[in-house]
Amino acid sequence: MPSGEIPPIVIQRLPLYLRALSGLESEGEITSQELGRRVGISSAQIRKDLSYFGGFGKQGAGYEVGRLREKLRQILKVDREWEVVVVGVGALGHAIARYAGFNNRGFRVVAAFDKDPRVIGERVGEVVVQDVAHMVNVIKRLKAKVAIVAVPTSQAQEVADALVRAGVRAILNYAPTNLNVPDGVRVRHIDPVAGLQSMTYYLDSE
Amino acid sequence: MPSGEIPPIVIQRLPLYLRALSGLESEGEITSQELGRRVGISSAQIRKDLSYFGGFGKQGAGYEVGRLREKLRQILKVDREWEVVVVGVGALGHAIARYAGFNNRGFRVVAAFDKDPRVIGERVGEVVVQDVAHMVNVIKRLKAKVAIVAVPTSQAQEVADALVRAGVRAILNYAPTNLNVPDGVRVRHIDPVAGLQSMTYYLDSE
DNA sequence: TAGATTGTTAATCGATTAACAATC
DNA sequence: TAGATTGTTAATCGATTAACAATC
Repeated sequence: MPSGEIPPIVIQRLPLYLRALSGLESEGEITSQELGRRVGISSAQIRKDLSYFGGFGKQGAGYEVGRLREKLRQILKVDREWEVVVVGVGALGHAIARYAGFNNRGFRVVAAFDKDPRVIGERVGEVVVQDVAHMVNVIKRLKAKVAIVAVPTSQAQEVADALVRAGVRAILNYAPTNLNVPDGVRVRHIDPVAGLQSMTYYLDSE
Repeated sequence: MPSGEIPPIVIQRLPLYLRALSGLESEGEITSQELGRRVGISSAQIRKDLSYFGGFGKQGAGYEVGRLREKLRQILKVDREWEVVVVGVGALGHAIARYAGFNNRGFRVVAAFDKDPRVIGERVGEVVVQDVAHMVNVIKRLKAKVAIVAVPTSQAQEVADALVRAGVRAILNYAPTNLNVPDGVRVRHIDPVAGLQSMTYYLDSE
């Protein structure tokens, strides 16, 4: 299985393929055309993307659903469970920590941190909120590599710095701001308002 | 001001520029290089993106922060307040309906819908949750063009169909599934797990 | 004027699509 | 075998970057 030379944009599409396959029966086959229709991507694109990892289709038939799903899980390394920590347990952090959608997709929330004494000690989902002052040590002990940031914008960068110091290598950032991190650490941004703003551009002005 | 022929990827970057400018004093100037540093994009890219809409920089000096911010708000049509409806008021929908981050960025939640009788009637943020059975009529009356979908995957497509019938033209979808909509309707997806999965690819196995 | 940065063109780079031989 | 779809190459398309004349 290759790595490194795969275009990042291909890697970002694989979760969409996996997501579409997860809603299907494991038995039977699916063609690149049908999968493309389901994810809104051309069949040529899908065949090309998958071919980076070797051929797991059958000419004339398509791809075995169960087999392709397992392959994608292996490639994305979600054939295991990654321990995730959540930083910031306001309304949004609450929803994240309790979000059932992580299960079965490779992730489990194992710790949550906040600095507000009114939240510390509270049980949220499977975990009890801890003082952010202990965050770096706790994460080091857990050896968690994945974190979700849901603190106010003003604190996002310092939280990110602390996470990096603690050994975190993948950050999902809900704060509407860019984060500077060293090489080897990855960041993805979730900004619903940016998504909305890129759509209003196309709307008629009333 | 042109439109139509602007690459969609340019439109998707404008909110990031606007976001970065919003954290700055209105007075004074910013160079494409400094703005690029803040959003993590090359200065050439920023100058090229902005030039699609005419030159609002000053050679030798940079861009006036306040002026550029206003221009971007006009281009993205967020120099007004769009009325947004939220469909699905579970844990996630709750957080969305109460999210303060919409204010000042062009959006205001004006209605929320759910089918669960235990949630209908409950006050969330500024609104009272209504029965989804009334959704299409209420949206038509409000003339809302923007909606946020936070229902379970199994109901996402039928909710989207109803939103389109009600006249909604921009959908922000939190359900981890693709949505099929007719031309003229736009969809953006928020899938935190897909974001996480595209990062674990790069992590060492254990 | 001298210095600096924009706006824009041309060159480069990368991603998508089309097409078809290979093959199940 | 006949029919269908993959895997892959080449062509096309689009996006980013480099470079510099224009100009504040």
